[in-house]
Amino acid sequence: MEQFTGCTIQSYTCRCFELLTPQEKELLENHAVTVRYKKGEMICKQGGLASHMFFIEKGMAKVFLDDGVNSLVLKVVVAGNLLGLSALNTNNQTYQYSSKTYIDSEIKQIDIAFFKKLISENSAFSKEIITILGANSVQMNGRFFCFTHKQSYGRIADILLCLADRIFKQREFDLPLSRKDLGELCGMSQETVVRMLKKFDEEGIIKINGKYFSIIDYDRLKSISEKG
Amino acid sequence: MEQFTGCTIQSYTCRCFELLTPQEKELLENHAVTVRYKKGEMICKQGGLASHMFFIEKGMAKVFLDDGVNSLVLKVVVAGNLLGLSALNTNNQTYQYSSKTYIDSEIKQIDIAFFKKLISENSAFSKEIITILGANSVQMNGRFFCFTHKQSYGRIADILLCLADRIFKQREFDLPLSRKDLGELCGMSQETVVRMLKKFDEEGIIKINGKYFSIIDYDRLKSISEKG
DNA sequence: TCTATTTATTGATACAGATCATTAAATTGC
DNA sequence: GCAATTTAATGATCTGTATCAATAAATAGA
Repeated sequence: MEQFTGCTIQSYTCRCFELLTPQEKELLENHAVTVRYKKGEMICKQGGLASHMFFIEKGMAKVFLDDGVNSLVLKVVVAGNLLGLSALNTNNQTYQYSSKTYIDSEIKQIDIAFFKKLISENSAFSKEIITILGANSVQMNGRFFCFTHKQSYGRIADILLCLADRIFKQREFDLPLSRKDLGELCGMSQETVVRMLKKFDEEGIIKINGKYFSIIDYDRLKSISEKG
Repeated sequence: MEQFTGCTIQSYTCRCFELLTPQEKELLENHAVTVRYKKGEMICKQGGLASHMFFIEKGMAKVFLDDGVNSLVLKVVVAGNLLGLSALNTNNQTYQYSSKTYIDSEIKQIDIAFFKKLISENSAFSKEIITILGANSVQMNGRFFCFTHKQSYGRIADILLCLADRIFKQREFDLPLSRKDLGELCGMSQETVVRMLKKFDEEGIIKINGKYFSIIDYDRLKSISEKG
């Protein structure tokens, strides 16, 4: 039976701009600017007017919802991905979520009207956008499933695997997130994060030194992730 | 500050077929059949080959994930809505979720290759699909937020309001779902559903008689939904 | 370099809601 | 119309994880 993971990292590297004609590519440059963001800066704000699509060129950001009391990280977006697609909804001129950089990043801001024009005029491009939206919703659904049916150690295992496999692409990494960030990412309190990590460390599944993580027993972690 | 609801009912009535040319509409009829489903029948199965898009003409269905142990209802789809859009992902030829009817339904099955052709050839149509996908993801995100940050009574209140406002369009209705179905819909055990409903009944917020529900104090329910 | 502030860790406590067990009520099938 | 089965209701118990509280460690600022 199918397994779901709470992995939040956009697995799909967007190749939509390759599908543009040379003219369109040129026009794109006239309707876009690349902006440098410092760690922790807001990229877009839930409820704010949606003026741009974003394309992450370098860096890493979180996309999250916030009702003033609680926060839910929907996904993590890394280089090579678009951000803000759900604002393409023609009925809705505002961003439906907020986004903040986790680390210093370079992000291309693309005028949303121009982006919509590309969609209208280039069917390969719009098809690609549909594919991305579909893949994204599948991923979000998996994450939703994990959050509602896995316990905290399963979700932490998910995230650790996800970080190792998809972001750092190695089993040791220096994580630029606080325990609080990790908690939000896994949908639990920071205290629970600390306790779970400690337990994994004590059992020899991982080795932690501050923000330096080493995955020792990958298979065990995988099994914890799967069994929830 | 923005509020999120766990409402799962597709609020967006799909008008994508209105955007087709007369020829396309005719072709559509050659690539689609309308099928009658009985209550509880499977419309599509997670992991199965995605051969069709579905359009609900009459009835009501749930879209859900299942890993063999647990089940998560992602959304409820009613007449006027498309089902299966995330299978448009070109990399993925399989359904990423299952769907079952809640009541007897009539559903149009549209050949997926033809559907993709429409997307390629009619930009107004593909734009509409993008809008629907975006709106859907916004709705799913709201539901995700509620499931992770609201307590059970808040989620039950959400669903009751959602049923009254969006499905039955009145404050008294005969609900064709079991307590177990309701539990899956709200992400809690059936026992908890029963207890919460009883409490709402005792407090005079709603009146229950078997499967017949009356919302007495709408505002109170709204406030419970908002405060979580 | 030293202080101030933020972040991480650990412990104690509380509670929402799952699970298990049982009985009651409602459907279904013959 | 009656037995068989499913669904609903209620109670008792148990547990995962949040929350609160208090240090400890690390980082940043002057």
